[in-house]
Amino acid sequence: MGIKERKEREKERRRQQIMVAAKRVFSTKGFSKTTMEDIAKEAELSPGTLYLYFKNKDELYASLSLRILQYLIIRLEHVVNEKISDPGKRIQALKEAMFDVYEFDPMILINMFHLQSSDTLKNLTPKLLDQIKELSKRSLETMASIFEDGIRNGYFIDKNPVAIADIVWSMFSGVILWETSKKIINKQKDYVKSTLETAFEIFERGITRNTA
Amino acid sequence: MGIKERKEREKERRRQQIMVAAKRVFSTKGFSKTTMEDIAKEAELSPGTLYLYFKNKDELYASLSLRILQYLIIRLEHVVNEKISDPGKRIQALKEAMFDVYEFDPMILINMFHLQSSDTLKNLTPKLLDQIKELSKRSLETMASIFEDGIRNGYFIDKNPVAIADIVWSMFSGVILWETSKKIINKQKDYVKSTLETAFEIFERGITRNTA
Amino acid sequence: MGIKERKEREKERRRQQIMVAAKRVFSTKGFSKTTMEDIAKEAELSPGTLYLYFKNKDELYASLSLRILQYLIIRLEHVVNEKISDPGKRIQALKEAMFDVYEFDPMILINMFHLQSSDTLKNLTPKLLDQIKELSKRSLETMASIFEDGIRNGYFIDKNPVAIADIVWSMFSGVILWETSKKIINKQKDYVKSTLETAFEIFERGITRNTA
Amino acid sequence: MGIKERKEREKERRRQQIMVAAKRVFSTKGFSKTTMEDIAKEAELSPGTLYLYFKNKDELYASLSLRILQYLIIRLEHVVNEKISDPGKRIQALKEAMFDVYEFDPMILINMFHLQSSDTLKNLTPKLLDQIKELSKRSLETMASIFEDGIRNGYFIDKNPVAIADIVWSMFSGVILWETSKKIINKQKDYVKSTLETAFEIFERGITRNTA
DNA sequence: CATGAATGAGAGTTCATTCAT
DNA sequence: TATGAATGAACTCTCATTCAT
Repeated sequence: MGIKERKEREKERRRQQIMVAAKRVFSTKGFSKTTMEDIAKEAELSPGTLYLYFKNKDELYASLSLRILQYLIIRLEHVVNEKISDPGKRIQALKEAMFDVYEFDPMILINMFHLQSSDTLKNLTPKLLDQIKELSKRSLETMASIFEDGIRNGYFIDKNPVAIADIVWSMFSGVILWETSKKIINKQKDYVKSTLETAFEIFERGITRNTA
Repeated sequence: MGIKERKEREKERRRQQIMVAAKRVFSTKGFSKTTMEDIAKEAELSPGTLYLYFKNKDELYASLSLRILQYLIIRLEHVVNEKISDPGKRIQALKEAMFDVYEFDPMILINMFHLQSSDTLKNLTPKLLDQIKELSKRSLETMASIFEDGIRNGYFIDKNPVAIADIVWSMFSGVILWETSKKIINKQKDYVKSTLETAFEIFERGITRNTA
Repeated sequence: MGIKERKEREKERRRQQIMVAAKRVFSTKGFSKTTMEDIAKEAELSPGTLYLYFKNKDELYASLSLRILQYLIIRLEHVVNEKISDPGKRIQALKEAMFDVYEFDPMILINMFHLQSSDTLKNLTPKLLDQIKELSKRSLETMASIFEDGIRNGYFIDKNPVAIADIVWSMFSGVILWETSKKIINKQKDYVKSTLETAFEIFERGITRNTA
Repeated sequence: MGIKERKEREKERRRQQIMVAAKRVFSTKGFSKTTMEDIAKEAELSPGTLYLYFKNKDELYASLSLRILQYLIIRLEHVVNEKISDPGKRIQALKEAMFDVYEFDPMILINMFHLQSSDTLKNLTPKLLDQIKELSKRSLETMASIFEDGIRNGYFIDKNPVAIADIVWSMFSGVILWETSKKIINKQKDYVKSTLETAFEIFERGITRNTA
């Protein structure tokens, strides 16, 4: 019993070690230019070993998204559980949570956005794909629950809360991708934070009922 | 002379022929899994011929974006030139223009969004990169000019019009990427149109001054 | 009659035009890195036209050797015909002739040396190969005749004159290849001339009988 | 440890195995017509494996030269160390050493001569290029030291010993290239040995002071 | 005779993945 | 479990050559 558990824990630790290494390399070189050997070197393991823990490169790549999605959920649930009564403040808290997620690991988050609607998705183990779907769903539902409250209170306009959550998520990913893109192309300053700020402000005004 | 012009036209037609083929294949197989030979076969040409018209795979890929950006600009400038006085109606027109662009060629638009902030950008001919930058800039500026008017009239809230344009663009790309992603993952219905609809509605509310 | 001749002449002029262009490009980029298109551009012709005058790239390349061999023969025969009686002076004249040939076009001469014993030779038209053989033979024989005289006079040691000619030729090509090589590798000064000078001096001493 | 050493040895053996195969194929087909796949097949390995041991085709090719240069140095140093007092006999020993090197592997030696002053040199790893330069330098210096002795003793004429060494090397390579060339073109007998014999004889006479 | 667009075979090289140790 | 050498399919891209005009 104890032995089995320890093995389990060690296996999990090894997985983490590889993911940390992968994250570093993917962040530096981008997905397609990263080789399994790069990752193996970074993890101080041999290429073959990676395959003991991950089915293939895509799977390893996608696994990274899981972690950030998990972190997102934690932060979102925290916002929900804080039980802030003022819906405006809740939106603020939501914004902060999302920005934290971005700052937690910008590259991985961007990679995850790229993962969306790319061929990579089709090569994943059903199991992994399910996990991603499940986590995405929970994130969106958690977000939606915030809006649901506000709608029920008559504070927000009456729209499908899931649709609103989709829009927030879209806006969030859109701003990050676009601002990062501009930063790279034009070698300009990083406007992610300020643009997100404005975007959320407009969004909040947009869903808040006019209290005559 | 007639001869020169005809050659010119034929050359352009060939380019188009290749781009059409490329579009089809990229859409089906995704960028990284598409080989130049695939495209050549689709275009009923030999692989070598592609290189007479496009420097390399990346360049061919990116060229597809140019066309849609050009179409976007045409539509946006049309909105500006229509001289609609009601800012709310202008936002509606903007929304319709963007949705038209999406419908013009969804896959290519999505590919273009993917192009943003990917390594591919770094491999392009400076010339092509400049073209893309230039077209992007013009699109955004055109959009911004719409908001500028509304702000000057006191109809929209006082935010940097370029930042607002960035947000609209982000929202647009974010919604399309995310809804497409959901569609693929969950094999569900296509909500792009309805989500864009709601997003624009919220956005409009968000930037419109409360007229007490 | 006149027409035919003019055509002939024009054809020959075109050949020369191509060879001049080819020489320039081969000299700059080296044989394997030179493309037929490079040469066509330099000659202000289209690639296809080159094939009207030369069977293929190898053939064009080898043709260049013909010209320099012809020039060599002219110079050598001149030395023979000058009827210098002093064999020592004839060796000096020989040396000068060869150095002139080197200076006439170093790159082409070097390329010709490379041509020797390489695969290129095997791809040539029998006709061209015969021409090269013939010219080489004549060069060597001309050289040999110089030594023959000296041997007959008892001025030179009694060795097969053809063998001596082979040695002079080998020494000549060896020095040029090796000094050029050193120049490239070590980016050092050009010692071709001074080394040839010394080599000929030693050679002359070596074949001259000790006149007790 | 034993294991590490064995691995080391096996790795070296693999390198040798590849070089032997490469030598065979290069000799048969010539450098440019030899493909990496040819070599891989000859070595009974896969193409990819070659790249584990050699950076690229040029590098593999050039590596072959290293071995023969090393052999040359060994033979030359042996001549120097024999401490033969008679300079004439030393020249004989030198000649024999060089002829041995030729016989050790004629094709590779010829390839090495071709390598000199060809574009291939420019594509090599700096490291490999340095090795070649270093070995060449040592060979020439060792040769030069033989002449230096003779000059100091007043036995040889007073010329820069390094220049003399260059001339010997040039003569050696020149004779081999030229005789091989003649052999191929005219399908005649192999005169390398006898021509080298005569060349050295003339050379010896040429640098030896007349002892009145 | 001249063109130059098109060809298409084939090259060198990479790298995710496997498997004997 | 971990290794890392070996694999070999697959890739992009080049270029000598052809041929319809």
